[in-house]
Amino acid sequence: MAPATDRLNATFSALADPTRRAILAQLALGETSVSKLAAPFEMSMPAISKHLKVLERAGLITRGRDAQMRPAKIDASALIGVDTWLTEYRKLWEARLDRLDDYLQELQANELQAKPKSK
Amino acid sequence: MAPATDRLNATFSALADPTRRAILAQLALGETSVSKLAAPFEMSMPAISKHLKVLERAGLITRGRDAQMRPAKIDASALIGVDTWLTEYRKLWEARLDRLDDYLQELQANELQAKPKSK
DNA sequence: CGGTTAAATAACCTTTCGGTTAAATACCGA
DNA sequence: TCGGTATTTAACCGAAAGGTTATTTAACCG
Repeated sequence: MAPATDRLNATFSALADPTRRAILAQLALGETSVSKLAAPFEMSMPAISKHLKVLERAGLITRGRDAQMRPAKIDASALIGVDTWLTEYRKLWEARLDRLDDYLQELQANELQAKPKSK
Repeated sequence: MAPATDRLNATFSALADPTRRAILAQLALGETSVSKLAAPFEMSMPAISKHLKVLERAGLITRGRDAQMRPAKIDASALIGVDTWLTEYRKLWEARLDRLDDYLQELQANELQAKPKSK
């Protein structure tokens, strides 16, 4: 399978879990230790540890070392692949929204025509 | 769990499978029957049928009816949620790329300084 | 060294996923 | 109404996902 495909598999499946997205959101605010990351969740530390490993394998985070702590740091550049993939489809939904816009404008035009004196 | 979160779960996990992304890519070119969609894959029809169901539950496609066929049609608007989610992180990787750009420019500046007469 | 703290690994369990084959359903056309 | 075509549903299977608790590893500190 093409390498870009593998990367997308890993990225999308990493992002499919709400816990992992919440972790990423937290890390977007800055580097943090595993315990701090785990605190908001009703979940054991090993569970968080596994989530971090999934994010790491997807290239979405990197790990550091600070005494006993292994702080995690976001690597948003891994999301560029998702953005690139989306590009193919962006024009499709934009076209769709344009048509919706046309429709709404048409509705409004008819409205004005029906009640030309309405405030 | 917040509804937007559920939707993102469904969308991302639907997109995590390469077969489903390939199906979407095909559907971006136009509405197609299940058999036509299945043709390129070394996979049984029921397998494709299941993938289509996943895509449908994620709101990424809709199904129609044309005689015996149940053509599938892409609904790219379901991807807007992904695009919106990405927005939070886009500034992070853009900042990162900016810094890379700065670094490259600095490299080039040093290069020019070292060999001011080079072609 | 010995105790404490932070995190990862191991072993295990249950549920979901992605596939299969076989049977059922829905529609068409003679 | 019967036979063919397109697709879904049912039942099953193995592997992967996501969680648990118990154990191990790694680093600090007195």
